[in-house]
Amino acid sequence: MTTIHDVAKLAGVAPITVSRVINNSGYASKATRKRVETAAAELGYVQNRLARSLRTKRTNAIALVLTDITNPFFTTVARGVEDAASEAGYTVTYCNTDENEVKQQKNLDLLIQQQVDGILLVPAYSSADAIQYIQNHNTPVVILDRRILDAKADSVRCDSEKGAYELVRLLLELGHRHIAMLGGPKGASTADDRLSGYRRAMAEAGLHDVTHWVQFGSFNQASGYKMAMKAISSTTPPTAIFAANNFIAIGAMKALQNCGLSVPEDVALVGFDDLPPALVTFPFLTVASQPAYEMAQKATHLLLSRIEGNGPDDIREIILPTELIVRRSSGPAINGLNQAK
Amino acid sequence: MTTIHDVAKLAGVAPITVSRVINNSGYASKATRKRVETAAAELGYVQNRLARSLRTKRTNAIALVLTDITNPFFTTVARGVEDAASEAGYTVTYCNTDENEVKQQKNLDLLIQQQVDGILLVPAYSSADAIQYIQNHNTPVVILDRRILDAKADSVRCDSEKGAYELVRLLLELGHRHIAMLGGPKGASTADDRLSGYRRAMAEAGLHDVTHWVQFGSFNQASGYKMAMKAISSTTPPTAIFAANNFIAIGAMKALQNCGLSVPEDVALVGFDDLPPALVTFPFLTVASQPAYEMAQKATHLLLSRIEGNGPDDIREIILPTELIVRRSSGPAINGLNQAK
DNA sequence: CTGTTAGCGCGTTCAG
DNA sequence: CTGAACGCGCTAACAG
Repeated sequence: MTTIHDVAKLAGVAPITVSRVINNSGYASKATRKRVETAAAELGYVQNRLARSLRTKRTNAIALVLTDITNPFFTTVARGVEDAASEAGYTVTYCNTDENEVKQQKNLDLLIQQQVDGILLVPAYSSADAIQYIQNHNTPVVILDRRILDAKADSVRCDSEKGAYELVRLLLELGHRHIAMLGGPKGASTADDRLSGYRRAMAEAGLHDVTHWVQFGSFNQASGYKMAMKAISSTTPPTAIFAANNFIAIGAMKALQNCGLSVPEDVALVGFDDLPPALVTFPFLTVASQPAYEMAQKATHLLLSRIEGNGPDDIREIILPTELIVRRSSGPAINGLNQAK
Repeated sequence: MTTIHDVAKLAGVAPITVSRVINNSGYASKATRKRVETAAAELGYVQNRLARSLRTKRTNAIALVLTDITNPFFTTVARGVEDAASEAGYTVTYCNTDENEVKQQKNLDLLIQQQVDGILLVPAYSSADAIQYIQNHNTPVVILDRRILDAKADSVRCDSEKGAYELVRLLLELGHRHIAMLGGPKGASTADDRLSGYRRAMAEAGLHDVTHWVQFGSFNQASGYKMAMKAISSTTPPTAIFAANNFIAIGAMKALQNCGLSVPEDVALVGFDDLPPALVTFPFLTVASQPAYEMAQKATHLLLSRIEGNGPDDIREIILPTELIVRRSSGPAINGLNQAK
């Protein structure tokens, strides 16, 4: 490995001068600059950022801690983060938590040891502990996608409550009253908020007791399948289903198909999260779409501003609107006949 | 920031003793070990891996350089890499190259500066330069997904040629003779190999001149759409289409739909790469599926073995088979009438 | 515009 | 089993 000393010797200058040329910091005459550059090129010198970071206390690396990169929503988030970060000269390290508290803590430890300049966290659970922990180590953190009460940190997310409200409103306006909610894990704020939105819309329609219609599960297809099966095999099956995320919706679609029910003819279906257009041949699901890429970029910018110390004193909370995209799966208005009871 | 010095002072030992306890290296009596551990816990000490890495010349970080994390194939790869890496105590940094040579080089530079212990590279172009460059800096590298001639590095990929061959064979056996190939970018080995497989199958069927049927494009939906449009609007349109990857296939589906053609009734369609089951409601496309997760894990293990210095002397090349999954899009055998000419 | 000195936090080396 | 000295490669602070 060649160091600035080697370059310095070859160029006939002091190491610090090499450092200044490389980093474009401080003055350097055209002549010495030239000499240093040639020497560096000749030796194939590359800076050791470990040493640099140790000295400057900056790594120019941020971390993205999310639940599962396999979900296209988070893939888009990852892409948004990387684009914004790399434009600003930062690299991105990412880790999956699988909604698992222990895994999240393990990852956070590692990241702090690595001295990342900042962390974008999609919290696996709703307590402020993890945020506190990160901040105790003087690392800026931005909460992404989910809500954490009492956390003194910037956050960026979508308005899950309103998105859910709009979806359920749509179903109500189409004449549905028996609307099942296939929910996410209790405790994940996105799951909670979507349930709240559902409840608000239902209550406004005079449907106050929805316990029969609500289920909790996980944000994956298997869970969606299971919950849908349970819903449609109940004594009063739903005429419409609201799935709390994309995977749950897909699982529900499969369950309905397996039971010989068609969407939207037999059961209407709406869901949270759109799939990227590149992945879908014939968009079919009515959804509340979240601007994942934009969200990620905004969050990254917030984080970077904290890192560079030019953020405001108070906490920023950015809540982006979801977009209601009506497609075939929600179906047309239904007549009274469909509404058993 | 608390350092081993602080811990040492509190525990009444020398810094080096703290180091030994933390890393479980060298001897330490039960008593001092205990004292050090309590002191560390009390101060909330976390190791500074920057300093450690500078000293040990190991970062326990590997990098995954791929073309686009947005493609579910690569998402699965990313997940495979991270699972394998984190199990072995390594973190993963990733970057997208967007099939762009300049971007790739920029990323590689950064990674080498960061002293990553190894690099998993999905090469954006087919020359061995990048590999050479990485190796010149004494960094182990494993070539992932694509083929590079003359590269002296381990590699893991799927058998694109054979996968393509099987898909086209299937179409031929169903009676198709007019089979269009919607290809990837010239130079990407996966694109080249899939074309070779197509050619081989066609030649075996006595179809030696296929220039009319072959197009080159990009691995994205827009390109698939464009190529499909061109193919079906030609004077002798195809009765079947082979798409060189998942995005191209989806683009082709859209084009066919827009032209009022149905799959497989009017045109049969097969493609490379399956979509993860979690993303698809009703699997429809006949595909050659690549074991992305397994591939990623194997590649990571190869890389780690190089890093830890217990790999064999000679280069390893792992070529995994693709799986032919026949679904509806390839259609039934066609009768002579469909085969114009 | 350039150089000297010192030290970031840690682990290797060698000595007890 | 424990410690002292040193240096990994770099840059901040100060001097000239």
